[in-house]
Amino acid sequence: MHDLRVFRDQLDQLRDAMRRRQKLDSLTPLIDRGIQLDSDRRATIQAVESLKAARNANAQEVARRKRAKEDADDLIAAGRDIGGRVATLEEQLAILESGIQGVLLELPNLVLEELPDGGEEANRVEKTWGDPREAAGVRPHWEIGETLGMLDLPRGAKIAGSGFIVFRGLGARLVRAMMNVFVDTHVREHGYEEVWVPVVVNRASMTGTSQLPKFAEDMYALRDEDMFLVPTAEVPVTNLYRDEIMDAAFLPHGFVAYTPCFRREAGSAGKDTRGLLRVHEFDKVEIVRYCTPETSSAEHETLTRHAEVLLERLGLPYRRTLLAAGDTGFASAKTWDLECWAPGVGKWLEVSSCSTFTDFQARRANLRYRPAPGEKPRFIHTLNGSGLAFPRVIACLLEHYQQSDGSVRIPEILQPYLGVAVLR
RNA sequence: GGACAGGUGGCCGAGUGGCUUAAGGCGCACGCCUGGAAAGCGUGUGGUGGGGCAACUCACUCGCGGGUUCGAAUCCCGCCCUGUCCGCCA
Repeated sequence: MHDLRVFRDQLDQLRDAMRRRQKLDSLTPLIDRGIQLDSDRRATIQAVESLKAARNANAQEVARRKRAKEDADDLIAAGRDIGGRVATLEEQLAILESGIQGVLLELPNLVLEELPDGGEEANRVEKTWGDPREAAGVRPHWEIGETLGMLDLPRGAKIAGSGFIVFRGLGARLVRAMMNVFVDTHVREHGYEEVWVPVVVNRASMTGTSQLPKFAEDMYALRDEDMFLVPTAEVPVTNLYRDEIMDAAFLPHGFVAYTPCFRREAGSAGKDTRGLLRVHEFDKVEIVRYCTPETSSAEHETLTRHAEVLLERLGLPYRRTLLAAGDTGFASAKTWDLECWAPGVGKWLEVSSCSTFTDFQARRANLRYRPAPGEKPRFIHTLNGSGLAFPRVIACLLEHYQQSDGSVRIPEILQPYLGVAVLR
C-alpha cells in the first residue's frame, strides 16, 4: 500500500511505475479518483475538526456553568446543533476514507529503477549455474515417480481432486527429508529463526501481505468463518509483527517456516497440468526477512543466495531471472525467480521467487521499528523467497538424476535424512 | 459450545457521565545536587491524522465497531481476545 500522500507528492513516480507495469491505462481512473478523494478528505477533515473543537469548548462551558449552578440550556441547544452537523460531516468523511482505502488497496507497488521495461518476454536471465542435462531420452517425473512407487496421482485425485498429490514410501519420506534439510540449513547456516505458524489465517493477515482484496479468487476460503488457507507461509510469517513497533536492534531479522500452501489456480486451467508442475496443495519452506529501508537492497541479494545455495547443494542446474516491470507481482518492487532445469519436461521450472516489497507490505500490515529511542517509528522493509518449493524440486531431482536403468540417484545432502543413496 | 471474571499509556494501576486536556507509581531521558555514584529533588516522556517553513496547534486514540447524550474510559448493543470452571475432543 502506498502512503496517502502519494496523491500529492509522488504522482509522477506513481504514474511512471504503473506505466512500466503496463497498467497505466487501466489504473488511471483509479489514480484520478484517489487524487480527488484525498483533496475532498482533507477539506472535510478541516471542517469536521473545527466543529469538534467548538463542540468540546461548548461542553466544557456547560460543565463549568453546571458546577456554578448556572443555567446552560442555551449552550445545550447550541451543542445539539453542532452535534448534528458533526454527524453529517462524519458520515461524509467515512465514505471518503473508505473510498481512499479502496483505491490504495488496489494500487500495486512502485517498481525499482533497475527492472527491465516490458512484460514477461523482457525478463532477463542474470546467471546460470550447473550444466542442464540433455532432454533426449529422459522420462518425465510423473512416469518415474509412478514407476518407483513414490507418486500416486490417481489416488490423490480420488480423495481430493485433480492437482492434489499423494506421495508414498520413499516419496513421502523425501518430502520429510526436504523439510528437514531446507529448514536446518537456513537455521544453522543462514541464521534464521525457525517458526511454526497457522496455515489458516484471518482477513487482516491476507490483506497485510496483499493477497486481499484483489486476489480473492486465487485462495481457498472457509465456509463458516471469515478465514482462508494460506497460499504461502509469507502470509502468516510476515504478519507475525503486524501492528507492532520493533526495536532497531531486532533488525534485520530472518524467519524460516515450513508450511503446506493452498492455491486454487483459478486462472490457470489447462496450463502445466501434468504431474507436479502446478498443483493445488504443495509444500514449501519459506524465508522472510524484516529489515530497515537502508539495507533492503543488500538483504534481497542475501536472501536470494540463501535459496540458491540449496539448489547448489542439491546439484540441480538453475538460473536466476530478473523479472521485467510488467511481470513483477502486485506487492513486489523487484523479483528474482530461480528456475531449475527439468530435462524430462524440457522446461525451466520456477522453484523460488525472491522479492523485496520495500515498505509496501509493511504499510499495509503496519510493521514498524523505532530507529532510536525517542525517534518516530518508521516502516520496515519486508522480503521473502521460497527456500524452496517442493514439488517442482522433486520433479527436477527425478528427471536430472534419472539413470539409464530407471533408478534415481539422491544428492548427498539428502542421503542422511532419506536413508538411501539411490531410489530404485 | 455454556457460565463467570476481565481487557486503561513501555509496565503496574486508579477512575461508574462534566474540577481527568487519564490520578499515582515503576521504568526511561535530561537537569540540579556530588570528588564520583547512589539516594533525593526538578522537568520531560505514546500513536495516528489535519493545518503550519517552524515554534506550535487542532482532532482522534482507555480491546474493536455501533448507539444514547450538550458532553462517554464511565451508560446501552454487537464482536474480538485473555483467564477460570463445565462440556466435548486429537
